[in-house]
Amino acid sequence: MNKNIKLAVVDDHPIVIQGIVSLINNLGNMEVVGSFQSGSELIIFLNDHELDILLLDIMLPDINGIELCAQVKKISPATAVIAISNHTERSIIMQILQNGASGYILKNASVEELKNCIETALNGELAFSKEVMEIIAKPSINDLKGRPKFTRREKEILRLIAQGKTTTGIADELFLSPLTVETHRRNMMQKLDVKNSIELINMATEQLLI
Amino acid sequence: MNKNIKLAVVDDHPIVIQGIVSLINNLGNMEVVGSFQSGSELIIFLNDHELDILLLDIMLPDINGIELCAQVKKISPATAVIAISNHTERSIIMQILQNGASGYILKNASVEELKNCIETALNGELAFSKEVMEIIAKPSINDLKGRPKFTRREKEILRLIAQGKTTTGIADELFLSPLTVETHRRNMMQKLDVKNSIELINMATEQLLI
DNA sequence: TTTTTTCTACCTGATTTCAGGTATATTCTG
DNA sequence: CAGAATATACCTGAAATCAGGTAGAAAAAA
Repeated sequence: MNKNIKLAVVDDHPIVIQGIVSLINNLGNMEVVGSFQSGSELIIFLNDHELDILLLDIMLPDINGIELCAQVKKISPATAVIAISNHTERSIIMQILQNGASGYILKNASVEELKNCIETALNGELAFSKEVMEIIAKPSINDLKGRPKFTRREKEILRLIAQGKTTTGIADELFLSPLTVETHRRNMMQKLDVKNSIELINMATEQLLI
Repeated sequence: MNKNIKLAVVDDHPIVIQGIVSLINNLGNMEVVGSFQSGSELIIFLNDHELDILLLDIMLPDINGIELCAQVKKISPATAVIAISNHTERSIIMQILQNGASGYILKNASVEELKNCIETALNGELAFSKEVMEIIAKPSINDLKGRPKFTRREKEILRLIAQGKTTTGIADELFLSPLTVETHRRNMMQKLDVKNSIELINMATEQLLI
């Protein structure tokens, strides 16, 4: 087995970082060369450091981890990215794999699983924790739909809808006609193929496009 | 400072447990005598073990951490419970303190803060991480409302509402009249003093009573 | 066994959302 | 610049939700 494998962690919870660092140190054959609580910190680091493995929490304060993954692979294609997340939605897993990730594990994975995944990823294979494998195994119809995008305005309105505001309330707040707000709402519902606002919020949250 | 302080952790993320354990071991004056991924495991352990400090994630798979805290204090009043959570809602913090917790820290607290809080709690004082102190500092009107409770049936219906199901859909599923479902919905909205379903879901989620 | 809570169901009317459109001005992009 | 995408606004009618009630049966608590 190789020595001096360079690893970094991005997670906004210091305690999690502590856990991973102590875990890696116990392994002996790799070292944690950096740990960050935000995506921007990581990017700065990446520009003048090499990295073999990156453990990446996809729920970060400053940036969507899925996009961050793509950026990382662009800067440093040789780095194997393993996503660490609480999200069990198949679409999210698929998205980040499409963006070049080498693996995906859930936060409730055992320490053993994490170890195994790191090793698997180092071998150039795709690495998943048990639960993730099950999720991947059962394909869903929704994945065929393709992922729609929301415009800036749509997102803005969606956020207000998610707060429980009414159409007229939103219209007042944004100085729009209620009809406009309605149109945006309906366009979003159409994009996600849902039939009411609550489903819209749920689906958008699932797909991290809120 | 005392030696052999007995500490336990409950968190459904093994990696977090790993982090806390390694942290505690570094401190040297206390030991982790147990770590659990669910509330029920903890309760079993508590029945024949002593414990000075319990670090308790309030988001557990099997039980609401707020209620678990009360159970713990009943079984072992001498144990200081420090809640660890992602929830920044003042009402949740207040609830768990009322149930006997000695502290509350957010998961994004630094390792230093966690250390300090453990020590503070050991001294019998209330311990909070920085961010939590800020939250506590600004009292909100809502806290005066008192916390309503939902009946089993109400919760059941609320969960279906939260899935985006329509009143008639829910009625079909539960073999009820749509009017009944409506009544439950409206009763819940009245209890939480909100004016539409989305607010209902948000508020209920915030207060962990879904 | 009373009393209270919970679950059930209904009435009426106002408001909001949903679903099918159309359409124009602006902004972004190739 | 031309075309595409976005943001804006409107029409109509159906469906669902919201808001104010009342009320009886069943279950739980006192």
